[in-house]
Amino acid sequence: MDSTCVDTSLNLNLSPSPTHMNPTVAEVVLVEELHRLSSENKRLTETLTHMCVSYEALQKHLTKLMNTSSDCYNHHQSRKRKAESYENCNDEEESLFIKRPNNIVHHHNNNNNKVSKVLVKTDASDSSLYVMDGYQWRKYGQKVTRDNPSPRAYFRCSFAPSCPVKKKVQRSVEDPTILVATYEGEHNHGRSQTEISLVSSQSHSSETIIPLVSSPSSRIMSSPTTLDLVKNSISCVDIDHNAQNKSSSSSYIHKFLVQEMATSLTSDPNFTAVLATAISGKILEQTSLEKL
DNA sequence: CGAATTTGACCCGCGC
DNA sequence: GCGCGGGTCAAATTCG
Repeated sequence: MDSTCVDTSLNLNLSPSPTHMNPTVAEVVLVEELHRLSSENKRLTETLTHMCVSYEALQKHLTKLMNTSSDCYNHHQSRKRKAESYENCNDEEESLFIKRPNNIVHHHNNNNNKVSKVLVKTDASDSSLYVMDGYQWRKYGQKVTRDNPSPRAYFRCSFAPSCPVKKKVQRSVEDPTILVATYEGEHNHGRSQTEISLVSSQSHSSETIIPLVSSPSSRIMSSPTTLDLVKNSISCVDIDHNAQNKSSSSSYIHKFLVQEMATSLTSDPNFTAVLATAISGKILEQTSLEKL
């Protein structure tokens, strides 16, 4: 991703008109508000740029990891495989991990439900089984399975029963720092904004194989809408069922960012109100000047 | 106090 | 039919 991302500055002409030397109190307040917004936008742009750079670094790290993992894959290939055991075969998980750059694997089970697997690198000290993927989940069970000492957690989408999606999360036998999330079915609703906010709050986790994030305390957190869009775009790309290839993902993210920024800004009532006031103020100013 | 999580009990399919 | 193991239920517990 090119680190120059998006210029979010409003670039409004904030200097007072020379022909309008005695601004009213309301106008002064407006100008101050615009100044404040402008500086906030500048700050957000910097944050966004920083995140873009971090994301780029992560992408490089991922490529490097995948290259080193291919050796591991060759090693495991010689080992005896369990025939037709999709769910419990960690060798297969690893091979799938190599085949898919985004670590997302799709197939269909007997009920024709879409099943996808996502591998998430976590912190070694993080023992939780929570994967922040932009959706809200409710845990309904946990089991220790025969072939893996770490427990498997069962989650249902919070929108159940209207949304039938389930997921299972378990640590990999080979590498306990990797969480294997198995998704069954497809969501019939959009991503939760609050969850996306939470994802953005976890951006310090630089060790993630993919920019999905696990968290020990996956409670929903509110976060300023202004920053939501950054991580939203990243997580969307990684979960995207169209499985974008690596070369096109950069421009895809870029486009998505612009789109999300526009959506985020326009959905913020404060922003639209201030913008409307600013525009109407400018129009009024223009008409008053014309009258003079 | 309501919502979410935990965890032991239960169900069910599969292999023997 | 029986036992095993994965998946689900639901009462108890925890948390905000």
